[in-house]
Amino acid sequence: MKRLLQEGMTDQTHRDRLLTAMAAHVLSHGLNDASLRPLARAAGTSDRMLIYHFGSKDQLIAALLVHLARDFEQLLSALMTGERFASAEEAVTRLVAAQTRPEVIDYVRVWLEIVAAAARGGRAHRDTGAVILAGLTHWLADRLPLDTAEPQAAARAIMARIEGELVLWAVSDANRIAPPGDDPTPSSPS
Amino acid sequence: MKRLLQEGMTDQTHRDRLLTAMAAHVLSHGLNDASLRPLARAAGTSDRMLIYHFGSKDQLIAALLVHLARDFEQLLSALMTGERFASAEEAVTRLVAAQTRPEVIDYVRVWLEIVAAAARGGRAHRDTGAVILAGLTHWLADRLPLDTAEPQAAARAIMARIEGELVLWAVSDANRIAPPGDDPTPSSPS
DNA sequence: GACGGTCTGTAGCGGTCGCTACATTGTGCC
DNA sequence: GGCACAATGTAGCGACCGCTACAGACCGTC
Repeated sequence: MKRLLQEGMTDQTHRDRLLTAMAAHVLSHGLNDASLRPLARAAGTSDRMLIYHFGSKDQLIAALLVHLARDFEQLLSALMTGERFASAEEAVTRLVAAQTRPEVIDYVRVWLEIVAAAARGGRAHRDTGAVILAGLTHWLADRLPLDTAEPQAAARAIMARIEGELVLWAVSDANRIAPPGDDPTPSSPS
Repeated sequence: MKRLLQEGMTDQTHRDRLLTAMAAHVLSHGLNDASLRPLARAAGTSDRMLIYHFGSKDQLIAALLVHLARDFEQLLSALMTGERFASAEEAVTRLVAAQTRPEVIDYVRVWLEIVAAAARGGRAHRDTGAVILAGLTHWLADRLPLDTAEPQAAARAIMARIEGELVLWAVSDANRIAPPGDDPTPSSPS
């Protein structure tokens, strides 16, 4: 198969296949230990080739964040079928419920990692986070009751409540799906 | 200088001094690259001694989280002087304002890292996060208007809104240092 | 002065990190 | 066929990781 290469565009298909495999790895293992060699193993290639395809680890992570963001939005909007919400309360309840479903929860975990990195100043993370948040807010504004005054502002407020519920979920209901290796109780500090 | 050792208590003071120095380092550099050697450098000792005093890195981090939690609560409650809030709205506004102050913001950054780690399943992080959150919620419940029905539930809801606002802050306003001209409050672009 | 604890410095272990050098293979084009 | 170049494998770099071995310094007790 032949390929027209121009101006740094290497191989869209192969690149996407790599990204999909790496995204799966990140979803189950987290962003923090997303090092080149494990990612390469997950994608069936070598760290050498990842650098070849993406230029550097930073660029790889940036591409990975974009990929994850798209998947997350598609997954979430596929879960929320098309009617309007009856109220802000309903939007909060249903969106939190959707995001704590097993097939979405890993994206939320990564999302929280992105948030933390964004707060710490990571440019790529903040950019991706802003895009995701803006997309969700816009999507939500379009589904608020028709009589909503200032739907954008209302949607932003609802998003804040949702994100807050996710934070609370993270530190309290740490119900994990089935991670094989949990800590076998290291000795407790004083 | 000599030191009286009693009751198996090795050296509370020295330990605390180390923790304070390391906490400062974590506050400015983040939890993710809190490796032994940089922490030791920040505390004026060696990685060898950190392991000696804390047993392992995990136990060190756990102790560090407790230390940071205490500092955070003290700092925050010192900022919010003692009257009751007039309304939930005021509580949200004032607590978000307090937590985005320069002297508190680093704690929020670390807090978001703790949240992300807790969501990923980190035991120590989840425990510390739960303690911090419970403490804040209780503190807040005691300052809600006297006619509040179910102050604990109300406080929880307010905490969710606050945490949500912090998440939104992280991906939008955090650390705007100098990127090319964009306005700091993009409430509704387009 | 010898002993047995607490504390500390030096050196190093095996391993992983992001990344690179170099050589080789495959492929399209003339 | 012969060339240019993308794609890939192997090997390795220097730095850092958590942690340990070992030897000593310090100190109260006898």
